Amino acid sequence: MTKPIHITQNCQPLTTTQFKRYTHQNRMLVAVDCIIFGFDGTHLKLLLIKRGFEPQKGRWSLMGGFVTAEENIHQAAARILKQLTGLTDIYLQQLAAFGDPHRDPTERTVSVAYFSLIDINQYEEQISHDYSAEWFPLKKLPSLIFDHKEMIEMAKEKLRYKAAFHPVLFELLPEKFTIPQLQTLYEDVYNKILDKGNFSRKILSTGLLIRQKDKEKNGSKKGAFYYKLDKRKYQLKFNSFLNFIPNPEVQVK
Amino acid sequence: MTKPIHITQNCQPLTTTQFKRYTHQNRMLVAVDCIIFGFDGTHLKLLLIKRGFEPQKGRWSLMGGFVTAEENIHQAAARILKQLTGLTDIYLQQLAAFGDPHRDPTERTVSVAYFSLIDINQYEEQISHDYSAEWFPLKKLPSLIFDHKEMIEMAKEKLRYKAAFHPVLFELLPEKFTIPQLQTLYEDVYNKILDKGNFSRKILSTGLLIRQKDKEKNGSKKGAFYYKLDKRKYQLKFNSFLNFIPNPEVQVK
DNA sequence: AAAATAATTGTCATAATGATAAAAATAAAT
DNA sequence: ATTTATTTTTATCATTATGACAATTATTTT
Repeated sequence: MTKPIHITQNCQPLTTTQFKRYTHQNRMLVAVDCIIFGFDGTHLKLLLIKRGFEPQKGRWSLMGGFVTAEENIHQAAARILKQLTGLTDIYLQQLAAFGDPHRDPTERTVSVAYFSLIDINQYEEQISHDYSAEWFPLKKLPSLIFDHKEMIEMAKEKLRYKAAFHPVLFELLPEKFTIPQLQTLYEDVYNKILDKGNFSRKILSTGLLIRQKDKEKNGSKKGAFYYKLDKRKYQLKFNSFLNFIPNPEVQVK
Repeated sequence: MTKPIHITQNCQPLTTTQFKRYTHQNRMLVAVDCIIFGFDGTHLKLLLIKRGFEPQKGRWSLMGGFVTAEENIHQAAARILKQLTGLTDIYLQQLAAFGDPHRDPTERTVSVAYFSLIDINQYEEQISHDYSAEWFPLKKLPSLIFDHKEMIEMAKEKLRYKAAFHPVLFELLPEKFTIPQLQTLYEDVYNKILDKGNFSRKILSTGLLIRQKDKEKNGSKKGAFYYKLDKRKYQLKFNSFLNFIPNPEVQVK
């Protein structure tokens, strides 16, 4: 075992006048990158931008930016997200900090990744056209800069995990939606075909859905009832949602 | 809606000779703080240190340190953890990045919190005495510096969540343990009394435990069989563990 | 030897789940 | 106008998981 290093060794703040800064320490940039999910009715998609500055100018990238002196990290993420989508008050959750010393070859930068779920239609109304942004299906992502691919993989994993225990996927749908539409979303997220009878029973048993009078008539002959989310119950039951994908891993004897 | 700001505005790297650094950006310290859980057979505990330098010298704090230029964040956390406990290869998971602009009044510091689970006995053997470290029961934590209380609350929450779906709590136990000991641990984590018959059935049904020949005889007259964890199955089934705490939240009508 | 204690195993009613089928609504085809 | 095809919605049933609780077992203490 190596001799323990005294934590005080490199940490003394300057003591000349006041405690101002820690000495002998390495300062670095802190950035945020946003993994923005949307659902077009058939497939999950990711909103990417074409990077407008060097290095790696012209390549595809997550939307990101640096954390400024006055804001906290979450605020930075919300700001960046609004810059691109024009949207506020959307689902936005910290994913993880990525800090490989050379992840950005320009300069040491720690990036805190956030993932967000937006209603793709809302976005179309609000979109800023300054970033040559484009939606990519998850299965057809372009080559990405730095460690953005890794961030996305982690975000997909996290979304699957989260959605198995919390009703987050509603964040991706418009205000009115049908049960078959919801099922398609779940099937795409988990890449798994679900039984419609059982899906319907399970989702209705949560009591989260309010049936509307009208039907969606494009998708089928019979037409499917529209539903709205009961916002109050959504809040209350967020942490006690059902297991939609029970034991997704292999069975071991 | 505010006019979108071009991301290029403040991000051009210097272009004089080579791309070297991003201009006009704010650099800051990046630290890690470790939330170290242990279990003494009765209660969950946290390992805290008495801060040895200003500011806030002498107050209780999580073990932490700055991320250096050469290492990534996880490596920094592992290094810090080893400094205090002497242990390597222990359960260590990133929790979240905390980045309030004034969380450390000395200087802007983003801290990435990690939580770790260690076998308290192993620790006793390896401990470094350089930090005046002490175990505190979760319910009797002292006042802590900065936002460390908040980090701990989040870590507790995360541990509960994680342990409901993954067999992580075994990381807190010694190699040989009994089912009643395991139950006590679960009861303390969830602050909830469990039925011993049902607990036993459920934990044995996972197939993760290997019964030993000998018994633990201090706790009771009958004595309880020792068990060991089946490491192979532990790895394989880590993601398909049971729900030990089904629907922990309130029911809403 | 009996009593006390805690571990372990067992029983049973209820709820949740997956597989499958039936019923209902409607557009398109005949 | 009636039948056919399609998709939604509801229903059935066997199997399993769960919680509540009871019985049995092993051991120490009285």
